[in-house]
Amino acid sequence: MCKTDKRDDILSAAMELMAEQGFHGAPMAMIADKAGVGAGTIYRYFENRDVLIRDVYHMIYDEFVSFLLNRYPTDRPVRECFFHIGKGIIDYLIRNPLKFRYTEQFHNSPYGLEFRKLKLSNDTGEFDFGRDLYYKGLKHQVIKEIPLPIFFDLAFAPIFWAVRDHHTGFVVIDDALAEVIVSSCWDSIRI
Amino acid sequence: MCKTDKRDDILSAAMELMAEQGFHGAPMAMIADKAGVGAGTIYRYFENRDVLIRDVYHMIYDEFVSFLLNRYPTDRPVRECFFHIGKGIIDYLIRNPLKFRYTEQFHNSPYGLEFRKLKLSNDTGEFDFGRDLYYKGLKHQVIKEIPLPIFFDLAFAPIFWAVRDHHTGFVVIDDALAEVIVSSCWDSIRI
DNA sequence: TCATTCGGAATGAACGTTCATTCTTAGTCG
DNA sequence: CGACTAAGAATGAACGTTCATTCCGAATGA
Repeated sequence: MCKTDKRDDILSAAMELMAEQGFHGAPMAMIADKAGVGAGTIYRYFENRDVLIRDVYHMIYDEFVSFLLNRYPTDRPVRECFFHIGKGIIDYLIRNPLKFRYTEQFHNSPYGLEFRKLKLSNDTGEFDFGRDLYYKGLKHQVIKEIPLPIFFDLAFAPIFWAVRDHHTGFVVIDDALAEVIVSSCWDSIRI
Repeated sequence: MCKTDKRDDILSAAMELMAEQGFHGAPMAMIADKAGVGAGTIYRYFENRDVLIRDVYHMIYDEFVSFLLNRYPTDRPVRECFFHIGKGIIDYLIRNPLKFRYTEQFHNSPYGLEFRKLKLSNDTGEFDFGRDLYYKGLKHQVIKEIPLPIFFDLAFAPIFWAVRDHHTGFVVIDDALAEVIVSSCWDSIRI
């Protein structure tokens, strides 16, 4: 068993336990148990609990973003790009309940705030579909003239809330309903 | 000093500390300190920590709902009712940052899930503006035919996210922007 | 044999809750 | 009115538990 194996086992165990039980229902000893390693071993791969929590998030985040960007129709109309992303989010998060729950936990915690601040001031030049949609939409005059964060809220907040409702059993989101949801979000941002 | 005074002091102290530091940054001893009472005293008014947390929420919730329902224009068109609520939410939550932060914490915790489940199965006959808007909107054919939870998500999720952005400093919501936000939410639910 | 990695008992700090004790208040009696 | 008493409210030190982190002996492999 090589180094990466154990690291991944720990990341997965942490993700599952924290998604199911919340950050505070997943002590290090339990994570170690589930990962099949000793408690001390975790500290060979992660400096401390905070680092572990952030690393789990980054693992999920990177995979999520790369899924959304797969076949992203950059050259097509903004509306089409938006539908690609919107339906992608629903599709991915419905098929990955644990990852959804984990990111929800994360976003609503001090870690999440820190992460959001970093993203909004992001000038790393890294591609960001939120910005892409916003600036293209403005340029072609197909979306309302509103601040970027508000654009983001209108476009995506209902989608995330809807996925949460799906996972708590309040609604069942099938393809048809997903289409309606994304389309309604589009209605709120389009001119 | 009468009984209610101390109880209120404890509720306020708990609300402020938990809003600012999160549930886990506000130990009972610190709450007691801030409230100017002994640690043990808290347990004369609240059975335990969970009860305290829930009671703080109910205090905020009741006040919030009663604010929103004040001058609710029941007999006017659905659109007008929706604007009343939407702008009321923004107004109230922007003027009460601590209460906003507290409710956000609460909703994204096991307590919150429990509360949501209770509300959705709510047949207490108590007036609920969400349901009122939904059924009136459907009856008069001014809103889309979508499930109630999805209606709720489209109508209100962006509003709450926008308020969060305001409080974290990402945007400044003035009256004009509030109008745009509520109006955009309306665009997403109207036929 | 030596270096590296691992496991899990040990450690100590943090925290919710309890409870023996003190304090406050209101009622009673001389 | 003032002294005494009892009820119950308030206190905060102490307790037991939980948990992140450390540490050291065992295991592994070169």
